Amino acid sequence: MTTPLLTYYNDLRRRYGPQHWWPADSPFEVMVGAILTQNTAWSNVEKAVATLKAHGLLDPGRILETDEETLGLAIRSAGTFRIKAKRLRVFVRWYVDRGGTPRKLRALGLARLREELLAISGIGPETADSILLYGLGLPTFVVDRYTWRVLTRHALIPEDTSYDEMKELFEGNLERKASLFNEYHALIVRVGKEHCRARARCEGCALEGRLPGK
DNA sequence: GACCAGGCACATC
DNA sequence: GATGTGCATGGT
Repeated sequence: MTTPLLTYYNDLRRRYGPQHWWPADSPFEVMVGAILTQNTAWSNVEKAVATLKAHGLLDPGRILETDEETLGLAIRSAGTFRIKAKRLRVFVRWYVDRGGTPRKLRALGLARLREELLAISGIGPETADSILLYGLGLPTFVVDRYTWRVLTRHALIPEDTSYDEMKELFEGNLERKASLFNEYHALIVRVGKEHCRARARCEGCALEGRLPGK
């Protein structure tokens, strides 16, 4: 069965090709990156991750034994570094307590993991879903600023649509498959960066007329 | 020198 | 419940 959202996905996929998300060497690096990228340009996160690696700090045990000030220094380029140093340590505490490996975490199940992540201070819905989808390969859709922007610029949803409503829109109309959710969100970020940036309706955009519901 | 970036928590009304 | 504000670096 072909839904409008799937048609849109196929259009984007043909237009841009595979996005290869999440760019990282390990699931743990994805999770760290998910926290570091909050309200921050990805290029700044890359520098912070490189610094962590250079100091051997991209490791759960090492992060827990490193004080927040030192950790903050290493991730300084990612911005809001004092807050993120704290958030990193709180998250890693949980990560280790839940087994300390992606395999053991996955055994807890998507619903429970998401609930526990959201209960952690510093982890909101987008960060939680990024950790689950891109870090653990679990089928949960990641909604972000770009998702809202693309959908509203093309008048596909009202401006006051919530995170959960957008998430449900995708999950309810697509096959629940991590690989599909992975690529779709990455493509939305891609098209969101290239188009739909202006505050006005995205008229004349190459995707106009090829969107769901139009 | 503004404005934004792969958000979130907290205060205030 | 919804609206506003602090966090902070680095690129455009």
